[in-house]
Amino acid sequence: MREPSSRSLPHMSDTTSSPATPTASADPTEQEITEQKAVRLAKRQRLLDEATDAAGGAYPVSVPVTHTIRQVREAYGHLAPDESAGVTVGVAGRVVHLRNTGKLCFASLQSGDGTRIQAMVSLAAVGEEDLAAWKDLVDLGDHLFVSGEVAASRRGELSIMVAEWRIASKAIQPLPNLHNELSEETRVRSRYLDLIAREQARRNVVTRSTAVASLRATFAERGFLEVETPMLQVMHGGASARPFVTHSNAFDTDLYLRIAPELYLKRAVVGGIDRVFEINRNFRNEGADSTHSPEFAMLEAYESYGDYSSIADLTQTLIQEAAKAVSGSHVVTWADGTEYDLGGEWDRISMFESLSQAAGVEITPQTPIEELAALAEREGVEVPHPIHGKYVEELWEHFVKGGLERPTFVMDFPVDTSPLVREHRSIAGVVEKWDLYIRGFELATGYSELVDPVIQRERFVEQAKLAARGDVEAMRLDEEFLRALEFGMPPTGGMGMGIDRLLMALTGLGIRETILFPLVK
RNA sequence: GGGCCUCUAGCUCAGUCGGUAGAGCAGCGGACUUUUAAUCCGUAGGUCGUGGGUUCGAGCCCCACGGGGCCCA
Repeated sequence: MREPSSRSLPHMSDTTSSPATPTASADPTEQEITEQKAVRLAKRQRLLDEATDAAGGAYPVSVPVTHTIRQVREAYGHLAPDESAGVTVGVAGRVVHLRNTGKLCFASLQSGDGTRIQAMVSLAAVGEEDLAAWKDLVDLGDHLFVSGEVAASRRGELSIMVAEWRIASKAIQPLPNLHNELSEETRVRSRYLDLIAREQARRNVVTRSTAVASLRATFAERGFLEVETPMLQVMHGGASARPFVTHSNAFDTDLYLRIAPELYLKRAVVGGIDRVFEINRNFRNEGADSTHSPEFAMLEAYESYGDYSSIADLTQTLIQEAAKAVSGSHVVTWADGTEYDLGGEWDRISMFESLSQAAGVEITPQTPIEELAALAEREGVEVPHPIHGKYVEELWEHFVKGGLERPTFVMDFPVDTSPLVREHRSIAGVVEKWDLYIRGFELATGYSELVDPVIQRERFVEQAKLAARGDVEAMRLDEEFLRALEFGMPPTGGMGMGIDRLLMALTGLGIRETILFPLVK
Protein backbone atom coordinates (compact mmCIF):
# COMPACT_ATOMS: atom_id res chain seq x y z
CA MET A 1 0.00 0.00 0.00
CA ARG A 2 1.31 3.39 -0.87
CA GLU A 3 2.13 5.90 1.83
CA PRO A 4 -0.49 8.62 1.97
CA SER A 5 0.63 12.14 1.34
CA SER A 6 1.47 14.23 4.36
CA ARG A 7 1.42 17.37 2.25
CA SER A 8 -1.45 19.66 1.59
CA LEU A 9 -3.33 19.47 -1.68
CA PRO A 10 -1.52 21.34 -4.45
CA HIS A 11 -2.17 24.95 -5.23
CA MET A 12 -0.90 26.62 -8.32
CA SER A 13 1.40 28.82 -6.24
CA ASP A 14 2.98 25.62 -4.91
CA THR A 15 3.45 23.90 -8.19
CA THR A 16 4.91 26.86 -10.02
CA SER A 17 7.62 27.18 -7.40
CA SER A 18 8.17 23.43 -7.14
CA PRO A 19 11.66 22.16 -8.06
CA ALA A 20 9.93 19.52 -10.19
CA THR A 21 8.63 22.21 -12.50
CA PRO A 22 10.94 22.12 -15.51
CA THR A 23 10.56 25.78 -16.34
CA ALA A 24 13.73 25.88 -14.24
CA SER A 25 15.38 23.51 -16.73
CA ALA A 26 18.76 24.60 -18.01
CA ASP A 27 18.06 23.04 -21.39
CA PRO A 28 17.26 25.90 -23.75
CA THR A 29 15.56 23.51 -26.20
CA GLU A 30 13.02 22.48 -23.55
CA GLN A 31 9.50 23.22 -24.74
CA GLU A 32 7.58 25.61 -22.58
CA ILE A 33 5.34 23.38 -20.50
CA THR A 34 1.66 23.82 -20.02
CA GLU A 35 -0.03 24.30 -16.70
CA GLN A 36 -1.58 20.84 -16.83
CA LYS A 37 1.77 19.19 -17.42
CA ALA A 38 3.37 21.16 -14.62
CA VAL A 39 0.67 19.99 -12.22
CA ARG A 40 1.21 16.38 -13.23
CA LEU A 41 4.99 16.65 -12.99
CA ALA A 42 4.54 17.91 -9.45
CA LYS A 43 2.31 14.90 -8.66
CA ARG A 44 4.92 12.60 -10.14
CA GLN A 45 7.59 14.17 -7.96
CA ARG A 46 5.46 13.76 -4.85
CA LEU A 47 4.91 10.08 -5.68
CA LEU A 48 8.65 9.59 -6.13
CA ASP A 49 9.48 11.45 -2.92
CA GLU A 50 7.12 9.25 -0.93
CA ALA A 51 8.19 5.96 -2.48
CA THR A 52 9.35 3.45 0.11
CA ASP A 53 10.26 0.55 -2.19
CA ALA A 54 10.38 -0.50 -5.83
CA ALA A 55 6.64 -1.16 -5.77
CA GLY A 56 5.81 2.43 -4.87
CA GLY A 57 6.32 5.80 -6.49
CA ALA A 58 5.10 6.90 -9.88
CA TYR A 59 6.62 4.06 -11.91
CA PRO A 60 6.76 0.84 -9.89
CA VAL A 61 8.69 -2.05 -11.42
CA SER A 62 5.61 -4.24 -11.19
CA VAL A 63 2.18 -4.45 -9.66
CA PRO A 64 0.52 -7.67 -8.42
CA VAL A 65 -2.07 -8.17 -11.16
CA THR A 66 -4.13 -11.34 -10.70
CA HIS A 67 -6.67 -10.95 -13.51
CA THR A 68 -7.07 -9.07 -16.75
CA ILE A 69 -10.05 -6.77 -16.90
CA ARG A 70 -11.50 -9.05 -19.55
CA GLN A 71 -11.16 -12.07 -17.26
CA VAL A 72 -13.01 -10.28 -14.47
CA ARG A 73 -15.78 -9.22 -16.86
CA GLU A 74 -16.14 -12.73 -18.22
CA ALA A 75 -16.18 -14.34 -14.78
CA TYR A 76 -18.37 -11.84 -12.92
CA GLY A 77 -20.23 -9.85 -15.54
CA HIS A 78 -23.46 -11.54 -14.46
CA LEU A 79 -23.56 -9.98 -10.97
CA ALA A 80 -26.85 -8.32 -10.05
CA PRO A 81 -26.86 -4.72 -8.77
CA ASP A 82 -25.28 -4.47 -5.30
CA GLU A 83 -24.24 -8.12 -5.47
CA SER A 84 -20.72 -9.01 -4.40
CA ALA A 85 -18.71 -11.88 -5.84
CA GLY A 86 -16.87 -12.51 -2.59
CA VAL A 87 -13.61 -12.65 -4.53
CA THR A 88 -10.63 -10.34 -4.32
CA VAL A 89 -8.75 -9.51 -7.53
CA GLY A 90 -5.92 -7.21 -8.57
CA VAL A 91 -6.35 -5.51 -11.95
CA ALA A 92 -4.61 -2.71 -13.80
CA GLY A 93 -5.70 -0.35 -16.52
CA ARG A 94 -5.60 3.19 -17.81
CA VAL A 95 -7.88 5.71 -16.11
CA VAL A 96 -10.31 6.91 -18.80
CA HIS A 97 -13.03 8.45 -16.62
CA LEU A 98 -13.00 9.89 -13.12
CA ARG A 99 -16.05 10.66 -11.02
CA ASN A 100 -16.18 11.80 -7.44
CA THR A 101 -19.15 12.23 -5.14
CA GLY A 102 -17.21 13.34 -2.10
CA LYS A 103 -16.65 10.30 0.08
CA LEU A 104 -17.01 7.85 -2.80
CA CYS A 105 -14.86 8.03 -5.93
CA PHE A 106 -15.19 6.19 -9.23
CA ALA A 107 -12.65 5.52 -11.95
CA SER A 108 -13.08 3.63 -15.21
CA LEU A 109 -10.02 1.56 -16.02
CA GLN A 110 -9.37 0.52 -19.60
CA SER A 111 -7.04 -2.23 -20.70
CA GLY A 112 -5.19 -2.26 -23.98
CA ASP A 113 -7.92 -4.26 -25.71
CA GLY A 114 -10.47 -1.60 -24.78
CA THR A 115 -12.32 -3.52 -22.07
CA ARG A 116 -13.18 -1.43 -19.04
CA ILE A 117 -14.03 -1.94 -15.43
CA GLN A 118 -15.03 0.48 -12.71
CA ALA A 119 -13.02 1.03 -9.55
CA MET A 120 -14.86 2.34 -6.48
CA VAL A 121 -12.90 4.02 -3.69
CA SER A 122 -14.93 4.72 -0.55
CA LEU A 123 -14.00 6.55 2.61
CA ALA A 124 -15.24 3.60 4.66
CA ALA A 125 -12.93 1.15 2.88
CA VAL A 126 -9.68 3.09 2.57
CA GLY A 127 -9.81 5.81 5.21
CA GLU A 128 -9.54 9.56 5.10
CA GLU A 129 -5.86 9.94 4.26
CA ASP A 130 -5.89 7.44 1.42
CA LEU A 131 -9.07 8.89 -0.09
CA ALA A 132 -7.46 12.34 -0.03
CA ALA A 133 -4.35 10.90 -1.70
CA TRP A 134 -6.52 9.35 -4.42
CA LYS A 135 -8.20 12.67 -5.15
CA ASP A 136 -4.85 14.41 -5.08
CA LEU A 137 -2.75 12.07 -7.21
CA VAL A 138 -4.91 10.11 -9.66
CA ASP A 139 -5.37 11.74 -13.07
CA LEU A 140 -7.07 10.77 -16.29
CA GLY A 141 -4.60 8.81 -18.36
CA ASP A 142 -2.66 7.26 -15.47
CA HIS A 143 -2.14 3.54 -15.38
CA LEU A 144 -3.61 2.36 -12.12
CA PHE A 145 -3.47 -0.85 -10.13
CA VAL A 146 -6.41 -1.63 -7.86
CA SER A 147 -7.05 -4.58 -5.59
CA GLY A 148 -10.33 -5.43 -3.90
CA GLU A 149 -13.53 -7.37 -4.02
CA VAL A 150 -15.48 -7.77 -7.25
CA ALA A 151 -18.99 -6.35 -6.91
CA ALA A 152 -21.68 -4.70 -8.97
CA SER A 153 -22.54 -1.14 -8.05
CA ARG A 154 -26.03 -0.04 -7.07
CA ARG A 155 -26.58 0.79 -10.74
CA GLY A 156 -25.31 -2.63 -11.79
CA GLU A 157 -21.89 -1.56 -13.06
CA LEU A 158 -19.26 -4.27 -12.56
CA SER A 159 -16.70 -2.79 -10.18
CA ILE A 160 -13.75 -3.41 -7.93
CA MET A 161 -14.38 -2.23 -4.35
CA VAL A 162 -10.91 -0.88 -3.81
CA ALA A 163 -9.05 -1.97 -0.70
CA GLU A 164 -5.61 -1.08 -2.03
CA TRP A 165 -4.47 0.94 -5.00
CA ARG A 166 -1.35 2.46 -6.45
CA ILE A 167 -0.28 4.32 -9.51
CA ALA A 168 1.15 1.80 -12.01
CA SER A 169 2.48 4.52 -14.33
CA LYS A 170 1.94 8.26 -13.98
CA ALA A 171 0.84 10.11 -17.13
CA ILE A 172 2.45 13.51 -17.56
CA GLN A 173 0.46 14.47 -20.66
CA PRO A 174 -3.29 14.94 -20.34
CA LEU A 175 -5.35 12.42 -22.29
CA PRO A 176 -7.28 13.95 -25.19
CA ASN A 177 -10.97 14.50 -24.64
CA LEU A 178 -12.44 11.05 -25.28
CA HIS A 179 -15.92 12.38 -26.01
CA ASN A 180 -14.95 14.02 -29.29
CA GLU A 181 -13.40 12.31 -32.29
CA LEU A 182 -9.73 12.94 -32.71
CA SER A 183 -8.90 14.94 -35.79
CA GLU A 184 -7.65 12.92 -38.75
CA GLU A 185 -4.19 14.37 -38.33
CA THR A 186 -3.91 13.54 -34.63
CA ARG A 187 -5.09 10.00 -35.33
CA VAL A 188 -2.29 9.43 -37.79
CA ARG A 189 0.48 11.37 -36.08
CA SER A 190 -0.33 10.15 -32.57
CA ARG A 191 -1.61 6.67 -33.30
CA TYR A 192 -1.13 5.67 -29.66
CA LEU A 193 -3.85 8.17 -28.75
CA ASP A 194 -6.03 6.84 -31.56
CA LEU A 195 -5.56 3.33 -30.14
CA ILE A 196 -6.55 4.47 -26.66
CA ALA A 197 -9.54 6.42 -27.90
CA ARG A 198 -11.03 4.43 -30.73
CA GLU A 199 -12.24 0.84 -30.84
CA GLN A 200 -11.96 0.77 -34.64
CA ALA A 201 -8.28 1.70 -34.44
CA ARG A 202 -7.64 -1.22 -32.10
CA ARG A 203 -9.65 -3.55 -34.34
CA ASN A 204 -7.62 -2.52 -37.39
CA VAL A 205 -4.40 -3.69 -35.73
CA VAL A 206 -5.97 -7.03 -34.84
CA THR A 207 -7.41 -7.45 -38.33
CA ARG A 208 -4.10 -6.83 -40.02
CA SER A 209 -2.25 -9.19 -37.72
CA THR A 210 -4.93 -11.86 -38.25
CA ALA A 211 -4.79 -11.50 -42.02
CA VAL A 212 -1.01 -11.74 -42.18
CA ALA A 213 -0.97 -14.73 -39.82
CA SER A 214 -3.52 -16.38 -42.11
CA LEU A 215 -1.31 -15.82 -45.15
CA ARG A 216 1.63 -17.44 -43.39
CA ALA A 217 -0.52 -20.37 -42.28
CA THR A 218 -1.80 -20.94 -45.82
CA PHE A 219 1.75 -20.91 -47.13
CA ALA A 220 2.94 -23.27 -44.40
CA GLU A 221 0.19 -25.76 -45.22
CA ARG A 222 1.45 -25.83 -48.80
CA GLY A 223 5.10 -26.28 -47.99
CA PHE A 224 6.30 -22.74 -48.72
CA LEU A 225 9.34 -21.41 -46.84
CA GLU A 226 9.49 -17.80 -45.70
CA VAL A 227 12.77 -15.99 -46.33
CA GLU A 228 14.08 -12.46 -46.00
CA THR A 229 16.05 -10.89 -48.84
CA PRO A 230 18.08 -7.66 -48.96
CA MET A 231 16.37 -4.32 -48.53
CA LEU A 232 19.58 -2.45 -49.23
CA GLN A 233 20.62 -3.28 -52.74
CA VAL A 234 23.56 -2.30 -54.93
CA MET A 235 21.24 -2.45 -57.90
CA HIS A 236 17.49 -2.13 -57.57
CA GLY A 237 15.30 -4.33 -59.72
CA GLY A 238 12.29 -6.57 -59.99
CA ALA A 239 9.79 -3.83 -60.77
CA SER A 240 9.32 -0.59 -62.65
CA ALA A 241 9.57 2.18 -60.07
CA ARG A 242 11.77 5.03 -58.88
CA PRO A 243 13.96 3.93 -55.98
CA PHE A 244 15.13 5.73 -52.86
CA VAL A 245 18.90 6.18 -52.85
CA THR A 246 21.02 6.03 -49.73
CA HIS A 247 24.72 5.79 -49.04
CA SER A 248 26.93 3.20 -47.37
CA ASN A 249 29.92 4.70 -45.61
CA ALA A 250 31.59 1.29 -45.18
CA PHE A 251 31.40 0.45 -48.89
CA ASP A 252 31.69 4.10 -49.94
CA THR A 253 28.91 3.51 -52.43
CA ASP A 254 25.33 4.48 -53.05
CA LEU A 255 22.75 1.84 -52.25
CA TYR A 256 19.11 1.55 -53.23
CA LEU A 257 16.22 0.66 -50.99
CA ARG A 258 14.58 -2.23 -52.72
CA ILE A 259 11.57 -1.70 -54.92
CA ALA A 260 10.87 -5.46 -55.00
CA PRO A 261 12.43 -8.69 -53.65
CA GLU A 262 11.82 -10.56 -56.92
CA LEU A 263 15.35 -10.97 -58.23
CA TYR A 264 16.55 -12.40 -54.91
CA LEU A 265 13.62 -14.74 -54.45
CA LYS A 266 14.30 -16.10 -57.93
CA ARG A 267 17.92 -16.67 -56.96
CA ALA A 268 16.52 -18.70 -54.05
CA VAL A 269 14.43 -20.75 -56.50
CA VAL A 270 17.53 -21.35 -58.64
CA GLY A 271 19.19 -22.65 -55.49
CA GLY A 272 16.38 -25.11 -54.89
CA ILE A 273 14.05 -23.31 -52.48
CA ASP A 274 11.21 -24.58 -54.62
CA ARG A 275 8.34 -22.90 -52.77
CA VAL A 276 9.34 -19.61 -51.26
CA PHE A 277 7.70 -16.41 -50.10
CA GLU A 278 8.55 -13.16 -48.37
CA ILE A 279 6.36 -10.65 -46.58
CA ASN A 280 8.31 -7.47 -46.12
CA ARG A 281 8.61 -3.80 -46.97
CA ASN A 282 9.27 -2.25 -50.36
CA PHE A 283 10.10 1.39 -50.98
CA ARG A 284 9.13 3.45 -53.98
CA ASN A 285 10.07 7.06 -54.35
CA GLU A 286 6.76 8.17 -55.78
CA GLY A 287 3.67 10.13 -54.86
CA ALA A 288 1.73 9.47 -51.68
CA ASP A 289 -2.06 9.62 -51.60
CA SER A 290 -5.00 7.69 -50.20
CA THR A 291 -3.94 4.52 -52.06
CA HIS A 292 -0.15 4.86 -52.30
CA SER A 293 2.42 4.94 -49.52
CA PRO A 294 6.17 5.38 -50.23
CA GLU A 295 6.84 2.33 -48.09
CA PHE A 296 4.46 -0.57 -48.22
CA ALA A 297 4.32 -4.18 -47.18
CA MET A 298 4.50 -6.64 -50.03
CA LEU A 299 4.03 -10.36 -50.37
CA GLU A 300 5.89 -12.21 -53.10
CA ALA A 301 5.67 -15.97 -53.65
CA TYR A 302 7.29 -18.34 -56.12
CA GLU A 303 6.21 -21.88 -56.84
CA SER A 304 8.52 -23.92 -59.01
CA TYR A 305 6.84 -26.30 -61.44
CA GLY A 306 3.83 -24.02 -61.16
CA ASP A 307 2.69 -21.38 -63.64
CA TYR A 308 0.49 -18.28 -63.70
CA SER A 309 -2.60 -20.41 -63.51
CA SER A 310 -1.56 -22.42 -60.45
CA ILE A 311 -0.32 -19.26 -58.74
CA ALA A 312 -3.72 -17.66 -59.43
CA ASP A 313 -5.34 -20.60 -57.65
CA LEU A 314 -2.97 -20.07 -54.73
CA THR A 315 -3.66 -16.33 -54.63
CA GLN A 316 -7.40 -16.89 -54.55
CA THR A 317 -6.97 -19.35 -51.68
CA LEU A 318 -4.67 -17.01 -49.75
CA ILE A 319 -7.16 -14.15 -49.94
CA GLN A 320 -10.23 -16.27 -49.26
CA GLU A 321 -8.58 -17.85 -46.22
CA ALA A 322 -7.54 -14.40 -44.97
CA ALA A 323 -11.13 -13.19 -45.40
CA LYS A 324 -12.36 -16.15 -43.43
CA ALA A 325 -9.81 -15.54 -40.68
CA VAL A 326 -10.77 -11.88 -40.45
CA SER A 327 -14.55 -12.00 -40.78
CA GLY A 328 -15.50 -15.64 -40.40
CA SER A 329 -16.67 -16.06 -43.98
CA HIS A 330 -15.79 -15.18 -47.54
CA VAL A 331 -18.17 -12.25 -47.33
CA VAL A 332 -16.36 -9.29 -45.78
CA THR A 333 -18.11 -6.25 -44.36
CA TRP A 334 -16.42 -2.96 -45.05
CA ALA A 335 -16.14 -0.03 -42.71
CA ASP A 336 -18.94 1.77 -44.59
CA GLY A 337 -21.26 -1.21 -44.11
CA THR A 338 -21.18 -2.61 -47.64
CA GLU A 339 -20.68 -6.32 -48.00
CA TYR A 340 -18.28 -7.77 -50.52
CA ASP A 341 -18.25 -11.42 -51.53
CA LEU A 342 -14.79 -12.90 -52.05
CA GLY A 343 -16.11 -16.46 -52.29
CA GLY A 344 -16.33 -18.91 -55.18
CA GLU A 345 -14.18 -19.22 -58.28
CA TRP A 346 -13.07 -15.82 -59.49
CA ASP A 347 -13.51 -14.69 -63.09
CA ARG A 348 -10.52 -14.91 -65.41
CA ILE A 349 -10.75 -12.61 -68.43
CA SER A 350 -8.30 -11.85 -71.23
CA MET A 351 -6.95 -8.30 -71.38
CA PHE A 352 -7.09 -8.07 -75.17
CA GLU A 353 -10.50 -9.72 -75.45
CA SER A 354 -12.10 -7.62 -72.72
CA LEU A 355 -10.58 -4.46 -74.22
CA SER A 356 -11.79 -5.36 -77.71
CA GLN A 357 -15.26 -6.00 -76.39
CA ALA A 358 -15.45 -2.77 -74.40
CA ALA A 359 -13.91 -0.62 -77.15
CA GLY A 360 -16.08 -2.18 -79.85
CA VAL A 361 -13.08 -2.81 -82.07
CA GLU A 362 -10.81 -5.83 -82.41
CA ILE A 363 -7.50 -5.15 -80.63
CA THR A 364 -4.72 -7.73 -80.70
CA PRO A 365 -0.96 -7.69 -80.14
CA GLN A 366 -0.71 -7.30 -83.91
CA THR A 367 -2.88 -4.16 -84.10
CA PRO A 368 -0.63 -1.41 -85.56
CA ILE A 369 0.51 1.10 -82.95
CA GLU A 370 -0.86 3.94 -85.12
CA GLU A 371 -4.39 2.58 -84.65
CA LEU A 372 -3.89 2.37 -80.88
CA ALA A 373 -2.52 5.92 -80.81
CA ALA A 374 -5.52 7.18 -82.79
CA LEU A 375 -7.93 5.41 -80.44
CA ALA A 376 -6.17 6.82 -77.40
CA GLU A 377 -6.29 10.26 -78.96
CA ARG A 378 -10.05 9.98 -79.62
CA GLU A 379 -10.66 8.81 -76.05
CA GLY A 380 -8.40 11.44 -74.50
CA VAL A 381 -6.15 8.78 -72.97
CA GLU A 382 -2.60 10.00 -72.36
CA VAL A 383 0.21 7.48 -72.66
CA PRO A 384 3.43 8.57 -70.94
CA HIS A 385 5.81 6.15 -72.73
CA PRO A 386 4.18 5.50 -76.09
CA ILE A 387 5.07 1.91 -76.83
CA HIS A 388 2.57 -0.67 -78.04
CA GLY A 389 1.99 -2.37 -74.71
CA LYS A 390 1.53 0.86 -72.78
CA TYR A 391 -1.19 1.91 -75.21
CA VAL A 392 -2.97 -1.38 -74.65
CA GLU A 393 -2.71 -1.17 -70.85
CA GLU A 394 -3.80 2.47 -70.68
CA LEU A 395 -6.71 1.82 -73.03
CA TRP A 396 -7.70 -1.24 -71.01
CA GLU A 397 -7.73 0.82 -67.82
CA HIS A 398 -9.80 3.44 -69.60
CA PHE A 399 -12.37 1.06 -71.06
CA VAL A 400 -12.57 -1.92 -68.71
CA LYS A 401 -11.01 -1.35 -65.30
CA GLY A 402 -13.70 0.79 -63.70
CA GLY A 403 -16.43 -1.71 -64.58
CA LEU A 404 -14.91 -4.63 -62.68
CA GLU A 405 -17.02 -5.30 -59.61
CA ARG A 406 -16.35 -8.93 -58.74
CA PRO A 407 -12.84 -10.23 -58.00
CA THR A 408 -11.29 -10.75 -61.43
CA PHE A 409 -8.02 -12.07 -62.79
CA VAL A 410 -7.12 -10.10 -65.93
CA MET A 411 -4.95 -12.46 -67.97
CA ASP A 412 -2.35 -12.20 -70.73
CA PHE A 413 -0.60 -8.84 -70.87
CA PRO A 414 1.43 -7.22 -73.69
CA VAL A 415 4.97 -8.54 -73.88
CA ASP A 416 6.79 -5.21 -74.09
CA THR A 417 5.62 -3.94 -70.70
CA SER A 418 6.43 -7.12 -68.76
CA PRO A 419 10.15 -7.74 -69.19
CA LEU A 420 10.43 -10.46 -66.54
CA VAL A 421 7.58 -12.65 -67.79
CA ARG A 422 7.63 -15.46 -70.30
CA GLU A 423 5.67 -15.33 -73.52
CA HIS A 424 2.36 -17.10 -73.70
CA ARG A 425 2.63 -20.75 -74.63
CA SER A 426 0.11 -20.41 -77.48
CA ILE A 427 -0.81 -16.72 -78.07
CA ALA A 428 1.75 -14.55 -79.86
CA GLY A 429 2.65 -11.13 -78.48
CA VAL A 430 1.35 -11.59 -74.95
CA VAL A 431 2.89 -12.89 -71.77
CA GLU A 432 1.55 -15.25 -69.15
CA LYS A 433 0.72 -12.56 -66.62
CA TRP A 434 -2.39 -11.64 -64.70
CA ASP A 435 -3.47 -8.75 -62.53
CA LEU A 436 -6.05 -9.37 -59.82
CA TYR A 437 -8.64 -6.61 -59.50
CA ILE A 438 -10.91 -6.32 -56.50
CA ARG A 439 -13.56 -3.62 -56.62
CA GLY A 440 -11.69 -1.95 -59.44
CA PHE A 441 -8.28 -1.67 -57.83
CA GLU A 442 -5.24 -3.79 -58.46
CA LEU A 443 -4.49 -6.10 -55.57
CA ALA A 444 -2.01 -8.63 -56.90
CA THR A 445 -0.13 -9.69 -60.01
CA GLY A 446 1.07 -13.11 -61.09
CA TYR A 447 3.27 -14.63 -63.79
CA SER A 448 4.65 -17.63 -65.46
CA GLU A 449 8.17 -16.48 -64.76
CA LEU A 450 10.70 -15.99 -67.52
CA VAL A 451 13.51 -18.45 -66.87
CA ASP A 452 15.38 -18.36 -70.23
CA PRO A 453 18.57 -16.41 -69.43
CA VAL A 454 19.14 -15.41 -73.04
CA ILE A 455 15.69 -13.88 -73.53
CA GLN A 456 15.90 -12.34 -70.07
CA ARG A 457 19.13 -10.61 -71.10
CA GLU A 458 17.50 -9.28 -74.26
CA ARG A 459 14.60 -7.86 -72.24
CA PHE A 460 17.01 -6.19 -69.81
CA VAL A 461 18.90 -4.63 -72.69
CA GLU A 462 15.64 -3.17 -74.02
CA GLN A 463 14.92 -1.78 -70.55
CA ALA A 464 18.39 -0.27 -70.37
CA LYS A 465 17.68 1.54 -73.63
CA LEU A 466 14.47 2.94 -72.13
CA ALA A 467 16.42 4.09 -69.08
CA ALA A 468 18.95 5.75 -71.34
CA ARG A 469 16.05 7.60 -73.01
CA GLY A 470 15.03 8.95 -69.62
CA ASP A 471 12.40 6.51 -68.34
CA VAL A 472 13.22 6.73 -64.63
CA GLU A 473 11.13 3.63 -63.91
CA ALA A 474 12.93 1.38 -66.37
CA MET A 475 14.97 -1.53 -65.04
CA ARG A 476 18.74 -1.82 -64.90
CA LEU A 477 20.69 -4.77 -66.28
CA ASP A 478 21.46 -7.05 -63.34
CA GLU A 479 24.44 -9.18 -64.37
CA GLU A 480 24.50 -11.19 -61.15
CA PHE A 481 20.87 -12.12 -61.51
CA LEU A 482 21.40 -13.18 -65.12
CA ARG A 483 24.34 -15.34 -64.06
CA ALA A 484 22.10 -17.09 -61.52
CA LEU A 485 19.50 -17.74 -64.23
CA GLU A 486 22.19 -19.23 -66.43
CA PHE A 487 22.58 -22.02 -63.90
CA GLY A 488 18.99 -22.99 -64.67
CA MET A 489 15.77 -21.96 -62.97
CA PRO A 490 12.88 -24.44 -63.05
CA PRO A 491 9.55 -23.49 -64.60
CA THR A 492 7.99 -21.25 -61.96
CA GLY A 493 4.81 -19.39 -61.17
CA GLY A 494 5.28 -16.13 -59.26
CA MET A 495 2.97 -13.71 -57.50
CA GLY A 496 3.13 -10.34 -55.76
CA MET A 497 0.46 -8.79 -53.54
CA GLY A 498 0.29 -5.56 -51.57
CA ILE A 499 -0.44 -6.35 -47.93
CA ASP A 500 -1.80 -2.87 -47.27
CA ARG A 501 -4.07 -3.24 -50.27
CA LEU A 502 -5.19 -6.67 -49.11
CA LEU A 503 -6.26 -5.07 -45.84
CA MET A 504 -8.05 -2.34 -47.77
CA ALA A 505 -9.92 -5.02 -49.72
CA LEU A 506 -10.83 -6.92 -46.56
CA THR A 507 -11.93 -3.86 -44.58
CA GLY A 508 -12.71 -1.03 -47.00
CA LEU A 509 -10.38 1.25 -45.04
CA GLY A 510 -8.05 3.90 -46.47
CA ILE A 511 -4.39 2.98 -46.65
CA ARG A 512 -3.54 5.31 -43.76
CA GLU A 513 -5.86 3.30 -41.54
CA THR A 514 -4.38 -0.06 -42.50
CA ILE A 515 -0.82 1.10 -41.73
CA LEU A 516 -0.22 1.59 -38.02
CA PHE A 517 2.31 4.38 -38.45
CA PRO A 518 2.05 5.84 -41.95
CA LEU A 519 4.86 8.08 -43.10
CA VAL A 520 3.98 11.70 -42.32
CA LYS A 521 6.08 14.80 -42.75
C1' G B 1 2.02 19.71 -61.20
C1' G B 2 -3.09 22.63 -60.99
C1' G B 3 -7.57 24.12 -58.19
C1' C B 4 -10.33 24.47 -53.61
C1' C B 5 -10.64 24.05 -48.22
C1' U B 6 -8.17 24.11 -43.48
C1' C B 7 -4.45 25.47 -39.18
C1' U B 8 -7.51 29.53 -32.70
C1' A B 9 -6.49 26.83 -25.04
C1' G B 10 -4.08 20.02 -23.41
C1' C B 11 -8.38 17.78 -26.84
C1' U B 12 -12.67 18.92 -30.13
C1' C B 13 -14.39 23.26 -32.11
C1' A B 14 -17.04 28.57 -32.38
C1' G B 15 -15.36 33.51 -33.48
C1' U B 16 -20.73 38.11 -37.11
C1' C B 17 -18.98 44.25 -40.63
C1' G B 18 -11.61 44.76 -39.34
C1' G B 19 -12.61 47.37 -33.03
C1' U B 20 -9.90 44.33 -25.75
C1' A B 21 -10.15 36.04 -27.62
C1' G B 22 -15.00 32.25 -26.74
C1' A B 23 -17.51 27.27 -25.48
C1' G B 24 -17.58 22.01 -24.02
C1' C B 25 -14.41 18.48 -22.07
C1' A B 26 -9.63 18.37 -19.20
C1' G B 27 -7.03 21.49 -15.29
C1' C B 28 -6.95 24.15 -10.41
C1' G B 29 -9.86 25.50 -5.48
C1' G B 30 -14.45 24.14 -2.87
C1' A B 31 -19.26 21.04 -1.84
C1' C B 32 -21.24 16.13 -2.34
C1' U B 33 -20.99 8.05 -0.15
C1' U B 34 -23.65 4.78 -6.05
C1' U B 35 -21.50 7.82 -10.29
C1' U B 36 -21.61 6.38 -15.84
C1' A B 37 -19.27 12.60 -20.48
C1' A B 38 -21.99 12.75 -12.53
C1' U B 39 -23.81 17.47 -10.59
C1' C B 40 -23.20 22.41 -8.29
C1' C B 41 -20.13 27.02 -6.94
C1' G B 42 -15.60 29.50 -7.98
C1' U B 43 -11.08 29.97 -11.00
C1' A B 44 -6.78 29.82 -14.25
C1' G B 45 -5.26 28.89 -19.11
C1' G B 46 -3.79 31.95 -25.89
C1' U B 47 3.12 34.04 -30.04
C1' C B 48 -4.92 32.75 -33.28
C1' G B 49 0.75 27.67 -38.11
C1' U B 50 5.33 31.07 -39.52
C1' G B 51 7.08 35.60 -41.81
C1' G B 52 5.92 39.99 -44.31
C1' G B 53 2.21 43.75 -45.90
C1' U B 54 -2.38 47.03 -45.81
C1' U B 55 -4.76 49.78 -41.73
C1' C B 56 -5.41 54.42 -36.40
C1' G B 57 -6.44 49.18 -35.37
C1' A B 58 -5.77 42.28 -38.18
C1' G B 59 -7.78 35.71 -35.60
C1' C B 60 -10.57 38.14 -39.76
C1' C B 61 -8.09 41.60 -45.68
C1' C B 62 -3.43 40.89 -49.16
C1' C B 63 1.41 38.19 -50.31
C1' A B 64 4.98 34.32 -49.38
C1' C B 65 6.27 29.90 -46.86
C1' G B 66 5.08 25.44 -43.89
C1' G B 67 1.57 21.39 -42.09
C1' G B 68 -3.05 18.77 -43.12
C1' G B 69 -7.34 17.46 -46.21
C1' C B 70 -10.39 17.08 -50.77
C1' C B 71 -10.82 17.24 -56.13
C1' C B 72 -8.37 17.12 -60.93
C1' A B 73 -4.17 15.60 -64.11
